[in-house]
Amino acid sequence: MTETPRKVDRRVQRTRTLLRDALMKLIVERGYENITVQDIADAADVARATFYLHYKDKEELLFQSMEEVYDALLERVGPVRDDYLTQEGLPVDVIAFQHTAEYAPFYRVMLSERGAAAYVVRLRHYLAKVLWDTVCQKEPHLKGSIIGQAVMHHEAGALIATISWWLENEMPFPAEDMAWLVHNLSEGGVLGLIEKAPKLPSEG
Amino acid sequence: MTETPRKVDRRVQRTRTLLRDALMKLIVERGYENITVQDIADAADVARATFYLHYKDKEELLFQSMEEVYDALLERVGPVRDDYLTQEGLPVDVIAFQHTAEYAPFYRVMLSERGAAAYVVRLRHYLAKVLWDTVCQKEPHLKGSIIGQAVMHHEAGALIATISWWLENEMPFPAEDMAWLVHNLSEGGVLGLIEKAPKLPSEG
DNA sequence: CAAATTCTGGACATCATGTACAGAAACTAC
DNA sequence: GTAGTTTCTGTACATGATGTCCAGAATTTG
Repeated sequence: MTETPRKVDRRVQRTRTLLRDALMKLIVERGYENITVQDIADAADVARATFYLHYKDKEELLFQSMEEVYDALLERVGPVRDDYLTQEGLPVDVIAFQHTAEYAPFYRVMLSERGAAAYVVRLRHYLAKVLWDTVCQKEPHLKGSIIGQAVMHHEAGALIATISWWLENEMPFPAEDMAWLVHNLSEGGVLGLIEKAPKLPSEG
Repeated sequence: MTETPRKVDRRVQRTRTLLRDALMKLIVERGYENITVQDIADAADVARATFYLHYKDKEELLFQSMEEVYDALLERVGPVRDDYLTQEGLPVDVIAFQHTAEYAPFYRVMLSERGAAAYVVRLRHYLAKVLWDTVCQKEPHLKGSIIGQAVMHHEAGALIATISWWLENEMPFPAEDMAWLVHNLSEGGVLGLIEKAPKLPSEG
């Protein structure tokens, strides 16, 4: 994706990292909306003008950081096998909950009332796409299915909501149990549904 | 709840309605975040100072309006029967999608990147509670189940996400079909799950 | 070292917020 | 209708955030 020409000035790299870390820290401390660009610059120990040299606003900083984190995560997990397990034999749901636990303070805010609407929407779209790609890899004949897309968003929203509930309730169960729960609630999924009824009622 | 002493000055009622309508209109026009209190006052043809006489900020106005709308909806639908249908014999999912369709322009914004995080979170909690109350009414023995709560949030999140997808894709199917889809994806739900496995793996 | 790039810190115009207040307007009760 | 109360208005003000600009200092690259 970001084919950086390998020529990134060290100052630039440093500044961006400082700003990203500062944003993450501040989100946890005071919620996304209550952060100003000045706050971020201060926390990063950087001039406010420098911030605008790199990002249009804090939202752009958030989204770029978001992309970095998820690209790295996807990279680390590697391709998903045909049995829907990772290379290490872990269900993808478990990965999701483990990742959440790792950054719990961050997600606890971002998925709460103090988070950002755009973030959650993008997360859902991102998840839905990853899920869909995974399913279509194994069942290529589903590629064009519009209902399949709807089902993926259904699953993605369900997962995010369950994660939110988990965080809101001090994570009363381990990640593996939560993954098990979500997995069992989604049993069937697109495949089960399409097998059961390949068309919606109004489609005959 | 709001035991208004029936002594609401007509001016107050009028102002509040004007402000509420103005907010709704502006949300559709330019997204929630881009609205200022001045905008709302202007659109409502009311002095800005008057706004602050009634609400702390636009968020308070939004939430009060939200409560009004959903209380009215719940009132109109009436109690849910033991077969999970409304008094008119409609599945609750259908009500949800019909209501969405009625206020489509509003939800299209509020459930998008231009919406409000707090709104969606509250909506999920509201839905989860309504669902849980409905289930517990029929199956009182589930009352204390912590997993039951998780499942309700799972379902609520799934419903909201499916609605979001529906709106984002120009509502390609009628409300009834969408309700059918969601219903079939949730088959089993808490009941099915608890029957299948009353305890999480780690609980023995 | 020299040239190029980035960072700094201060300034500036603009705009939104929240509060205050005095007078005008509208409402309620009688 | 009038009196008394409450609400609305218009304006003003202090505060703080935004986005842009610039000249000089600092750092990096070759």
